[in-house]
Amino acid sequence: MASIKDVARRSGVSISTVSYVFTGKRSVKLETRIRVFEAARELGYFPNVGAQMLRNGRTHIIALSSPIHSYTNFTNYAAFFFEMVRAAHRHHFHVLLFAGEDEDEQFVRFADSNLVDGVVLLDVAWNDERIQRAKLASVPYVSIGMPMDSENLIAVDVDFEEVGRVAIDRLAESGHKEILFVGSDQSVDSKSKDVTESNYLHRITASIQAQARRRGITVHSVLTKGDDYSSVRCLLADTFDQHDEITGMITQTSIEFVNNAIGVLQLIGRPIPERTSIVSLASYGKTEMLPVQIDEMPLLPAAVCSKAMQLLIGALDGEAPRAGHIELLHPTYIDRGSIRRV
Amino acid sequence: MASIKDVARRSGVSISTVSYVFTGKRSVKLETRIRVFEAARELGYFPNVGAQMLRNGRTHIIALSSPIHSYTNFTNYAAFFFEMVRAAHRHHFHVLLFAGEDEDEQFVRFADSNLVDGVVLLDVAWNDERIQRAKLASVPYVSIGMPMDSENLIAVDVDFEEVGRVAIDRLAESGHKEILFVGSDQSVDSKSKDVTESNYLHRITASIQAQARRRGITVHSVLTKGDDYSSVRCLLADTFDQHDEITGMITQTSIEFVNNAIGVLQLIGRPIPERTSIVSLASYGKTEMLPVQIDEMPLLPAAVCSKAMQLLIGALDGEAPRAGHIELLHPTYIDRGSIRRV
DNA sequence: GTGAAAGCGCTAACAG
DNA sequence: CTGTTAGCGCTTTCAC
Repeated sequence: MASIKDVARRSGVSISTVSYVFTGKRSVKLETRIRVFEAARELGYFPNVGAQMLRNGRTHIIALSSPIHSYTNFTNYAAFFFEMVRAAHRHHFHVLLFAGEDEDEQFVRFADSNLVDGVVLLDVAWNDERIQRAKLASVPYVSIGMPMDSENLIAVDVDFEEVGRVAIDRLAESGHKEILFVGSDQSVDSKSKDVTESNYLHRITASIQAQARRRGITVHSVLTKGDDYSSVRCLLADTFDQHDEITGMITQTSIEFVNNAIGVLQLIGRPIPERTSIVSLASYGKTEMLPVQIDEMPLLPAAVCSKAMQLLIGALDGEAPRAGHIELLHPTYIDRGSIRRV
Repeated sequence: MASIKDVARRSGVSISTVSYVFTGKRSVKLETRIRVFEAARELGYFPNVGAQMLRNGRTHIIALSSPIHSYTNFTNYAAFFFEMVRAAHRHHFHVLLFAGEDEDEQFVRFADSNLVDGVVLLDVAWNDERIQRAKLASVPYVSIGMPMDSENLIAVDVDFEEVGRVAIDRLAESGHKEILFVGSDQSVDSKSKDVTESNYLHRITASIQAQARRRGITVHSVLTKGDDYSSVRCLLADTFDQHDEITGMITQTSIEFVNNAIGVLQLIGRPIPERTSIVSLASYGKTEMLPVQIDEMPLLPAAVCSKAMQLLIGALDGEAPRAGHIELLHPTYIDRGSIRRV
């Protein structure tokens, strides 16, 4: 494995010059620079990251902490992985993946060993154990998702309070009075006895209820365990049977649920959008490929991850305050005409 | 950040002793050992990985190269991520994630920079560009999936030839003569002009055809683009309309497809398993939660990743030959009674 | 059972 | 515009 010394010798310059050629932190005569690059190429030289880490005290690696819950939606998760990697690469950072049930113990081992410059917490639950550690850690943490105890924390997320509010407003403005809210059931993590809801369902639900009360609207809430056709049929058939008065629907579910709901509602004589108005919240996936165009307020993994990375870099550079920064992203409402005046 | 020096000073021993206490490569008096650990704990000391890398020439990090194709199934993908992380952690390795479309260029930058001790290639296509690089690289590569050019390569995968063979055999032995094969459409990657099929569909298809010919069975092949209810209904209704003689079905699709197929077949008067026999290949997901129990030959992400890690470690330790090792894992047939005698 | 010291590859301060 | 050199934190050989 060729080292900087070899390159220096071969190109007839000193090692510091080679270093400066590669870091670009000092101007080097073009001719020399070319000779150095040439030599490096010939020798197959790459700077040794270990040495750089040691010297610079920076690894340019972030940890992505991704616990698996019973309700974890892998599709959404993968989207965040990919977007996080993209965001990190844009800033020349690498991503170390920590995932799974045993995630916790692994975590302890590395978090302070200077392997990573910072940590991004994915899928932060309403009361997440990791938050305690975040506050004691020697490297900056950024939480994606807002936990209950968000004091003194760097966190990014879509503003789900606003999501709920806007969803209700849209339906209310079109005259809907009786609304069905369907959330995916993820109330209890199999492992812990605590209620560790994924934070955004919690926040959306609360904000929907509050806004509905404010506008004098009735919200019927149900949770769904399965997103397959027959589960959806049972759920919706039952609900609309008991509550014929429902005209609008808000879903916070997988895209499969929505897809099946389209079919079921058609079947029970309440087609979207003619007889049922609908908006899908916190969705991710190829929504535009559904047989019926559906309004949505999507998850924004790209925006969230990008912002998370920004905040992390800021904390590393000491530009931003190292803690206590909560950034709520403005949600997007995509109007596809699935809400009709009633 | 406390260093080994600080620990040495505080515990009144030399730095080499501290080092030996942590590596365990030399016996140290119990009393001393305790003093060292105590001091380390008090100072919050963790060995600096950068320095260890520099010194040992090993980073204990592997790269996981995960390109995104148009047909990428995120659920399956995430499963491999998680299993790979688990397998790596078992061997005290970390996992650096490389994912996305721009994956390639990123890849070049790091692959030889001593950041990783080895590379695992995920979702290797039938003719995958990454294979060339694998052969020239200075660190060992392990391919998950078999590319066309598998010469001189370390690769692990389920034996999909056997999967196809067994599926046909099972149906044949129950007297089925006319079989429908449904594959997920992933024939062409949107980005490249080449046909870059995910390798296993290619291999399953070929082996099914061959075995069917051998046993005098007719296989009708179709590809599916959508796995949602209406797509599935169209596809199956059409197919069974034209080929009333079909009694058996082999799917290599998402679990959603299978779920919808159960409903559709019921609807068109060909319920599983009474009138239609079925086996699902290369599946991953909560198959046992389907409304009808379905035979399957699942993907084995845990086994595959575990074996990949083993081979990688072998290559690193120079125990195994550094190249040319192809390991095909024996598939499992899970019999749930969805194949009936005809 | 323990310590002293060389050196891994790199960066950057200092010197020219 | 370029070179010399100290030192980052660790492991390991050699010496006791």
